[in-house]
Amino acid sequence: MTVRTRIAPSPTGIAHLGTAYIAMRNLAIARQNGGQFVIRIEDTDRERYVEGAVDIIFEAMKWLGYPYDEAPDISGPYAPYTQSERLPIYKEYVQQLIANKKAYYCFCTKERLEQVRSAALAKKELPRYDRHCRHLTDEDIQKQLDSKAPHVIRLAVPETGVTICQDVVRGPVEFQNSGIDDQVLLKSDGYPTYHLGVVVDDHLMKITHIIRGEEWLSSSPKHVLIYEAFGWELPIFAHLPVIRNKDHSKMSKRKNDVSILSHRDRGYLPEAINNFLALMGWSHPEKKDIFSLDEFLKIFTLDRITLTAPVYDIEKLNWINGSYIRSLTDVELAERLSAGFVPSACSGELLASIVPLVKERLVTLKDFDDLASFFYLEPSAVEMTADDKEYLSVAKELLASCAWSKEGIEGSLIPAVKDHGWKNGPFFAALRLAVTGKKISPPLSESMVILGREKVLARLTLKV
RNA sequence: GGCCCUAUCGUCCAGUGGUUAGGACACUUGGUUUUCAUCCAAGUAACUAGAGUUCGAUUCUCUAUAGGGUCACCA
Repeated sequence: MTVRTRIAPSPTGIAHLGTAYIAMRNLAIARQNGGQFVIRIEDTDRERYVEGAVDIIFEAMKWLGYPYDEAPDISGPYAPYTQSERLPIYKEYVQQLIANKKAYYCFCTKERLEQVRSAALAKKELPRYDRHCRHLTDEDIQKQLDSKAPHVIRLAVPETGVTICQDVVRGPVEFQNSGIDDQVLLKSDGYPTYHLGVVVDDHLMKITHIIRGEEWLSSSPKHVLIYEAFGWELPIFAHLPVIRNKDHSKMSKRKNDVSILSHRDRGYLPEAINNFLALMGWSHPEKKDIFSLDEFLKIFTLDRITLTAPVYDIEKLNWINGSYIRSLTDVELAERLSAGFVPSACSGELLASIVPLVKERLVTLKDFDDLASFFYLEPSAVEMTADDKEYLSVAKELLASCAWSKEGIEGSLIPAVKDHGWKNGPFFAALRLAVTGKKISPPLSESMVILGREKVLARLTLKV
């Protein structure tokens, strides 16, 4: 049997880092087995639907370099891959369940449901549906249907017994059926709930491995029950630990930047994001810290998964990102920077000459402008002390005539500093401040060489 | 609160029925460096608690505790 995995994101506005974390693991399992990796859009909640959100998901997947085999934008043998386009399918299958008494019509109003709920809460019982409509007579049902009464369809959960979810990373997880609610399968608007949609589609799309976040573990018995109600073979389940905020709650946009694309915009490399995500809840068998997505896809295994939920640590991501930036060639780095991180005032030629000076100083691509702006913008005025001015006038004179190279500049300035009985520290600090407008800068001599004699002297003249 | 999951340095991960419990990030210190950064070296820092099994438990079992997830006509 061909291994098929999937991710099933909802178009709610952002492509989530958690989706990438799950996606790369699904991709790996599919690839290793010569199977397919599918993206299915679960857009059955019309109230939360956000225009354009689907494209953002594809854009994020492409930026991260996850090749998918079937999806709404490229179609495939089990199309459509968007749930809102599959409504007749769910209706058809849910009828099958009704015919077999595995599901039933429920005509309860929202108001009645709310009453049942608050009554249960008041008695400190768990709020759940009281199964009021479960034993309606066929006659009653027909009458309600004839009068076009709004209704949902619910799963008839067995009242006794145990449902076991076989999870490959956790082992069997048992749930008492008596604790499971009669879940709504089909909403009154005709859309399926997640539970129906996910099971029907995973079955129809021949998904063999359901690798998803731990937040689904509690609802997995419902899914198992639905599979059993249909008489379908169960897929393999793997519930992975969710990534958390620093305060250990489930990672959320309230407390973290969870958007994949905003990481791109903040100057993170896809390689770094992938490497960082790979290290969440999993470790390289050879204990490597830095490795490519390609390598990950080849060697990822479910048995090395850690069950403890990891914390998103920006410091670690920063280190990984810097490490990838440093591993790029100068030409590659210039290309990456050109994708929106270099102001128009900086020409391609200038960029090429600056890159070697800033490469080992960049944590993110976005740091470039901060570090290099003095190359293409005049630094703002800074206060100079009397000592500084004395240093600068000497420097100016020497720089006017020395050979214009790192060696020429240093060979001229350093002996002069010594001759005056000065120290290198304060002398170069003043020069740096005058030339770059900053106390901290890329290597000064090289920077001046790039800047050109004319500009350097002009900046010194202003200060003296 | 019910149900479910989890428990090794601050963080991410190794690891074992007998180890000086290992690495990385971060942090501290030192070296290189005209600044910063890089690079190099060193250092601080952890097996949640109790009981049981065992000659011996961080490791296996149970309980407690803690953290998390989930309890919708949201996914």
